[in-house]
Amino acid sequence: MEAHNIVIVEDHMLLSQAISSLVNSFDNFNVLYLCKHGKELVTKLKTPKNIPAIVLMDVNMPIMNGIETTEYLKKNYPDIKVIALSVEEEEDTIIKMLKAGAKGYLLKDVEKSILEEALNEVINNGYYHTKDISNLLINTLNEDYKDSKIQLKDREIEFIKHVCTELTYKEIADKMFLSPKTIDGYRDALFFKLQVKNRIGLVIYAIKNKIIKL
Amino acid sequence: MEAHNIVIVEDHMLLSQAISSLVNSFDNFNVLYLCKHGKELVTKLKTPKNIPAIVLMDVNMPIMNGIETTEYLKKNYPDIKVIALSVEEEEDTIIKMLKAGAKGYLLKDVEKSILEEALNEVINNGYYHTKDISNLLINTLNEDYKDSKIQLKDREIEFIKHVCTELTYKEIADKMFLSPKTIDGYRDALFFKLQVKNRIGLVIYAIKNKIIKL
DNA sequence: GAATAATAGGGTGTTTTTCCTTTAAGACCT
DNA sequence: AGGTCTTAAAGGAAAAACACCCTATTATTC
Repeated sequence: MEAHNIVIVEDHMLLSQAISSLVNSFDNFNVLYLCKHGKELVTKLKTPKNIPAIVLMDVNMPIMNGIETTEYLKKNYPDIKVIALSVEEEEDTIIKMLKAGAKGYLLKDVEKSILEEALNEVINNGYYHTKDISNLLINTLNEDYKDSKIQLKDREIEFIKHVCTELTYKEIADKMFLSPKTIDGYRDALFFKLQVKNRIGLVIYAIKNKIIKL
Repeated sequence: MEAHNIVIVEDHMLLSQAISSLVNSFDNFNVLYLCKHGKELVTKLKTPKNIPAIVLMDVNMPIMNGIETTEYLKKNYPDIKVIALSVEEEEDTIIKMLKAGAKGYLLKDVEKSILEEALNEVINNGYYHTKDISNLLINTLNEDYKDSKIQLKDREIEFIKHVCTELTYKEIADKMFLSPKTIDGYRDALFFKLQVKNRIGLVIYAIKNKIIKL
């Protein structure tokens, strides 16, 4: 049995080199090369001998992140299996990665043996998921994902971004070319939708749900 | 020359195992054991043969974090050299770790070769710092650290935490057993200190400066 | 004894929030 | 083509909360 080639895409060099030596210690796997981000991988893949069986992909990277990169691979190199590797435990992120085509999602606190198991499973069965991730996905389905995640309209998002500044509602109205009264309407609708009682509640919601970044 | 013993304290098992195999690949270093957090290390050290030359210490850990653990080592095992290992680039954190007695501070995106260099330097010279960290420290000194970082009093921090909730000022006054008028005072003092215009400004400040966590 | 910090009050204008109503434009249905 | 529904956009009025003045009492500290 010949060794399967692995590529690691991860911006923290220490981690990627460390994982690399870990993977090389497994019997039937071999690290081809390391990339710091998706862009670097895309360039590398242009050379046919650089095409691996599996990519171990970090989700959060500069320049071209894990989700974009995985989507690119799905389109252009459908035979490459992607295993996501992340500290992110947020449902949203995990689901995006899986939708993008990842065959597995490992949290960075998994043990060496699980990594090896995951690599083997992906080669043999095409996918691998820890119980954690499976449970999370089931929960997600149960709570009717699309509905549970409150969907805000474009104009509401624009409004809520202004809410997170020191502008008064009157000033927000000016910026959005609307009457202050209309702004009242947006505000009250959001208070109800998001179950908050005042502007502070909106700000906290916006930050928790990453509508604004700090 | 016999190999120096290393202990790795890091909550993400994949990373710690990976770093472990990296360190073991260096000629004159040997990993004694791994710990998931400071508490585990403290217990381990009670057995004399478990005392290493160097501890590679993550900063952010559950139960007993890198800063606390490093302080403990400085007091009880002053001969153990600590090298901090973190993704955190914040001045504050770095300074706290160095004050606690760390002999080096590596960002997790360093390369394998730098890690080896750091280990050797710490054994031979007693300390190691990358240019990044040195520069950062110099900047810190230049900008007169103590003044630049606005210092909030305990009671102000307590207040600002309440500000980031949906409570009214009247309700905050009740919770803090103060008159609403005193609360006005706290608020206005913070408006001035932090150069903000209203409550939203306080909330944004609190989140940016990690006075509250979300 | 003077300076400082924490606490608190009086008065006032502005902003936010709530409640209730209205108009105009599009979508949908038959 | 006409009737019905929905939604975005607004208005009036009033109460609650917020923000901004300026002053006063204590206790601590120097």
